[in-house]
Amino acid sequence: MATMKYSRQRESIRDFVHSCHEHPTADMVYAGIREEFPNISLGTVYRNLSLLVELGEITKISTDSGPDRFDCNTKPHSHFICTQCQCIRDIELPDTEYIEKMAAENFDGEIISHVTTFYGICKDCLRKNSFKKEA
Amino acid sequence: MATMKYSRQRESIRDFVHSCHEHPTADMVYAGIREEFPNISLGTVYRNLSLLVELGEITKISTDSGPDRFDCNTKPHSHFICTQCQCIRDIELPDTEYIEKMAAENFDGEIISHVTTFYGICKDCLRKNSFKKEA
DNA sequence: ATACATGCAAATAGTTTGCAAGAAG
DNA sequence: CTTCTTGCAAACTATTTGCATGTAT
Repeated sequence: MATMKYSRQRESIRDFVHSCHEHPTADMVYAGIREEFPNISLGTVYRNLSLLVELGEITKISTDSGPDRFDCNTKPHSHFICTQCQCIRDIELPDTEYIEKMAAENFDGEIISHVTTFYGICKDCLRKNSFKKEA
Repeated sequence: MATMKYSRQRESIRDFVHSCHEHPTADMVYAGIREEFPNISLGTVYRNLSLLVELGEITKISTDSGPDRFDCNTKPHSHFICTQCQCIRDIELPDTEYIEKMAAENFDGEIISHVTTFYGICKDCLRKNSFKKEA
């Protein structure tokens, strides 16, 4: 990593992600930034998003299918992914450290980190589904 | 899902995955099957792998970067992914159910499943690294 | 002035799909 | 003979990269 210069585009991308709580995709960021910088390219968005991830200012969430998502919350936490609408919500879990210790007990090798992701149906989809059944 | 016909290719793909304990990628399966069916196409491999996943005979593992991997072990277990060589190892964890209960307590919505993945350096890479340092 | 950042377009990786021909029931 | 499966190639999605130009320091 060489020295970094200021860029208005990067500033705007950082602000967008930090104020967006929907765990946006690169495309969503692109669409958002285009309102301010109509000529910005998707390549620039991708380049800056990975840069911000490297700097630890945002976080990348890989999903099973579909594009990566980005998270302004850099504190340790888990994610819930709705299998119906693909929305992602944060979940706070108390004391998740000991899971690594438990795993380490039956494992040869050095465990450095772990990620837990939950799947299910979000509140909004549950509500929509119950409307459908009533009809 | 309509009725399914027998195919020698599918049979071979199933056998290959069930006897391969390295969590192969679609490409690795393709390469393996080609020894028996030199004309098989990658499309057929992909089609059959997803079919076998749907049938619950094998499991798909999505990774942060790089291709999906396939697992003959359909019993609930976790994975360790080596961030150096990308190898995947199974990890057995006792009682992982209560994590979902814990998560459900602070969450509006229906949690149906969860996946925990561990990251670190596998035994083999640790050994290789220590050789390098000595040199 | 120099080095980093941008926009654009082309390239890449992984996977999916349409279609005509082939095999299974 | 009808339906499912195959091989092939083209399409597609998400992301990365090369390069000439632009901007920050």
